Amino acid sequence: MNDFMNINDINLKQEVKIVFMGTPDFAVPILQGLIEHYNVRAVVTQPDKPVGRNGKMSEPPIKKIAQEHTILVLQPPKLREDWESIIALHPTLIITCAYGQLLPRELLVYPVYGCINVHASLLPKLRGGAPIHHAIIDGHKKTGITIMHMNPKMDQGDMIAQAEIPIEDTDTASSLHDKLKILGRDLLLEVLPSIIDGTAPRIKQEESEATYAFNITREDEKIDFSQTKKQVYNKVRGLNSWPGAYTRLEGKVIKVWECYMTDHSYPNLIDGQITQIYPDGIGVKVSNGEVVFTFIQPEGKTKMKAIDFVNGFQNKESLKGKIFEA
RNA sequence: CGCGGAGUGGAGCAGCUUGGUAGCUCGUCGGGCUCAUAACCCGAAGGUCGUUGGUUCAAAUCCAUCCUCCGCAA
Repeated sequence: MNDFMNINDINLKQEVKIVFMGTPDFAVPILQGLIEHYNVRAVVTQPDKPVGRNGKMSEPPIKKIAQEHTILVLQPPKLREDWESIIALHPTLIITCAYGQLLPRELLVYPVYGCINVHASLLPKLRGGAPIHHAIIDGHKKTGITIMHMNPKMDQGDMIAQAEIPIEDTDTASSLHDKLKILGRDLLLEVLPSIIDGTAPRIKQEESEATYAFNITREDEKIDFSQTKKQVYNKVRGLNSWPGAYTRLEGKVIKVWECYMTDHSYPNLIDGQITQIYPDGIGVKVSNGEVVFTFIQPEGKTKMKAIDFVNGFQNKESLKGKIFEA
């Protein structure tokens, strides 16, 4: 802290006026890391939204962090119309992470050090809003973080750096999310000096290899039992712990939070049909075998072990042969 | 006032319509059987039925109120 190099370094960082734009929990470590090492002039996040059954207003996690550090918070409903208030802060660097709105061209061209995005995939794979979920659902073996320059198109700007991590068979969207948000913070802090001093590379994305990971829809959450057991398993863990994969039993929504695959096969049963009740769950026939639901959530109920759900029935055997179908 | 479901021993449920001694499947504990077991048999503990008030001879059950949890929709 006392030698000249470090002091110069700190001064350089102080000159960089960062505006951070992000919204959900995923962006929190990144904002915290920036606050710790740089001069964050303001935070831009999505407006508070009514959430839940009572319409309580909820603040984005990022807003809470910013307020704890008494950093100015802006919440423009439409950035395309309100971008001038951000220009007025004269940022020299804009960093975004899961902000939720595309940046208008006026903002993209303003900061001298550019507009940098932290994206949770290995671009050009999985461009879009739900890269973590889709990485698991699509059965990828690895994923990672890409630090990139932004352009007017979603996740298509030139790349600066990437870091990858393996996706374990036991990973869920939640566990992967937690790993990636730390990785994202670390990689950003690592490359930021090179961005500021102009030595960072600009790597074009290979357009022909691009894939997309759009936001999860209700349809995406539905379990398709005509898929393979691996696909069903991936969907269940890829949507855990939010928003959850679901199916229906006799018209009632059942969310499936955890399941595992077996080596049994039931060529005579229908896809989605209950094969048998195991000591730890409910066996269900899928195209190429069987999965066992172990942790579920019936409509209107809290999450419970599948076996507890089974114990609620007067006649457990009557469950056998029933069919899950969305 | 967005729609809806639910609060009953440690867990998941039934009972509520047609008020009248708290039940089922599990778990736990003890014992038995077995080479053995997530199996089977016998037995036990454990609940002021979410809160408060009301109706009644009598309320888990009917009425009102409040609290809490959750699904859908946004």
